[in-house]
Amino acid sequence: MSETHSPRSRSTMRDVARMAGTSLKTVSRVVNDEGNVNPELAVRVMEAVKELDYRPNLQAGFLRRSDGKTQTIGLLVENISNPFSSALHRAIEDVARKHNVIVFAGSLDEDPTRERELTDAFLSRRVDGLIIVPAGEDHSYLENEQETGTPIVFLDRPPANLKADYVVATNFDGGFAATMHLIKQGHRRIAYIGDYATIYTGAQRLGGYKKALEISNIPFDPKLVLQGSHSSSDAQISLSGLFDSSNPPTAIFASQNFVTLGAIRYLHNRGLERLVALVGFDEISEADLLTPAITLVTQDVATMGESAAELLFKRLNGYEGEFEKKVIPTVLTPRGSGEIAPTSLQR
Amino acid sequence: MSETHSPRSRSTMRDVARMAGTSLKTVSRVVNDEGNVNPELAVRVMEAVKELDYRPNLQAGFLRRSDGKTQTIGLLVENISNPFSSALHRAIEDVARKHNVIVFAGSLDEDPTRERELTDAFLSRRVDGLIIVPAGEDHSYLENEQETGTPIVFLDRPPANLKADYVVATNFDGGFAATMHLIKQGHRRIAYIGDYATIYTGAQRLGGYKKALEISNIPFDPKLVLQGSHSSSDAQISLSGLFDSSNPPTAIFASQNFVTLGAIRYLHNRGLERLVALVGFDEISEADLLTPAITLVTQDVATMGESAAELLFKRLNGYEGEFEKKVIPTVLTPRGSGEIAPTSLQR
DNA sequence: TTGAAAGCGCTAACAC
DNA sequence: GTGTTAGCGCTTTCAA
Repeated sequence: MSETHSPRSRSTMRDVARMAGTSLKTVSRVVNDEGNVNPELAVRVMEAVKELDYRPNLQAGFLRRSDGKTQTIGLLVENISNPFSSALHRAIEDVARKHNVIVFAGSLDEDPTRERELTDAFLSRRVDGLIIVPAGEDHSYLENEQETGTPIVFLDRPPANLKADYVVATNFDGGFAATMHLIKQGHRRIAYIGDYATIYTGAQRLGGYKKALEISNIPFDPKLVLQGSHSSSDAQISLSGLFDSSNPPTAIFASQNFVTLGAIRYLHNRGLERLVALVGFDEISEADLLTPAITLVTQDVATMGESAAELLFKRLNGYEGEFEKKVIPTVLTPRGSGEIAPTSLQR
Repeated sequence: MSETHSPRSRSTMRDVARMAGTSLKTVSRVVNDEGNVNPELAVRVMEAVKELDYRPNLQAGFLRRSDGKTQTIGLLVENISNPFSSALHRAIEDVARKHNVIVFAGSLDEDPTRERELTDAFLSRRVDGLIIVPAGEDHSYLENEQETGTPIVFLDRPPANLKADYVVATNFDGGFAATMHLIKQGHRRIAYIGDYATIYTGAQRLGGYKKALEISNIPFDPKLVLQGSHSSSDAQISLSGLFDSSNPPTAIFASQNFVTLGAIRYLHNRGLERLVALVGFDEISEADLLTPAITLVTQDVATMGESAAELLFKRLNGYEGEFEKKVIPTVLTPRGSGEIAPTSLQR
């Protein structure tokens, strides 16, 4: 009855028991639907629960419970607001939801320190498992955690110095397909533009690019490889340097979504969008609306997220077999920008 | 030494104490940096921590700790993979991170039932606070939780039947500005196309649209109002019906991002993009690259998320003043599509 | 500076 | 069916 300004305290199982005139354990049985409770008593308990607005403290239960599960998982991605990351997140959420599990999510911004801090924050709160799009290049620090019963699945990029389940797309093949597509249109001076050189996916896509040149007997020209763009504007600046050179490329393979947008912006600003061929990597929501429409190599992001979550829950449900590697195919969709024939821009 | 297949158990503070030859409490002091520990003993403890790869169980600590904080908040949005939601998420994450707090996130898909389930899941795990982009129309069920010390901030839409802090954009003004902009170009038959009619933001934007017509002495024509589109393709279908009618509009106000994309697609497919004016609401990443570029009313999503998080942490830090309402302005940026003069499409 | 004891809210184990 | 007791891993309290 006393109405102080400080918040009322939350009611506990004990309060419910007192109000219903029974014991703690009986309340526990009713709340957890264990059965073996006299229906009338159960009704009294449920009334007390309602009356006191009782909400079980799962944290406390997890502490004692034999399986020790918190019904919680942690997701670490590059940047939660990037469409690739958030599509993964949604796919994972949907699987987790079926298992009555909720998801912590955080952004790493390609920072290995942040990766360790966040895994630590999640693990200290005893998440049941972790799905990681890694930023770091050494995951041995997770070994003990893994052995101690916390499954960890790597997504988009494989683990380093650690054996674990992982899911990746066919990045090499995608880069190869993109480049071959341009070569088939007659291009021989094809620029590659990508994110930080250290990122696994970029390295793979660049590998595919090189392979395509090689089997087509086109000499590899390092001047045509622009790495280190982490935003649309970085990409525009890099391209501008390249196109101002004496021997500009006739086509561009942009190996990531932001970089592809940068390339589109650069070409539009210079009025080159119908003269220079472009194949991008990753989804761009308005690819079909641009003029010309953008030829893209895309990943099945939903399947990637779903597969990772399924691998995780398989382990959570007791599976103890060999670690698995799932490879999700990429697809090239011609839409116009990739089908432009070579035009010399030399003066 | 015994290597069984079942996972090793995690080491606890007690294990560390035993190894370091001291008591539980001393380990606690070292781990929590409380000071008043003999430096040599502290070193022994830290060595044991390392050796055993000890990781404190924050859950257990929170149970006993006087403030009862889990350093955890919950975020409920419409759909975590939608760019608006994920931009909010990122802004909130950044504020939370400064406070050493991690974020649970989940999607409601405009489903009030899901709203209750998820708040329940978060609350049962004792999040310190909640930020909600609500799907439901009655939030009185949260009143007890709020009184019991869990701050709740509403975002993008106000709470119903509950007093709480909230952050919204100037949706009405944005809708008004968009419509006035079209009227100033000479349009009098302006279509409104939006999401579910029940969504607060849509209703506000529609209100602004009506107001603009009213003060311009343009009669309101309900046939020009298309609601219920929840995807790009829904919007295309609705518009197609309207434009096939005997007296089609000369301009469109699309009140949401997916709907705007649908409108763009519709106009492009029909070759009408230079004949029918269009003003959209919300950010579209390639608005500047389309032909014509898209005139948009945009919200400052990052500021919205940040403000909501700041309101939450202010309460978490003990503030007990009146509930606040923060209103974040919207901005109209003319880019081309909104500056097309009326063209009669009647035959 | 250190440690022993109590207890957070709950479930497990075992009585009655 | 029902209740009692112990204890999950930690922090708090208080005594030494």
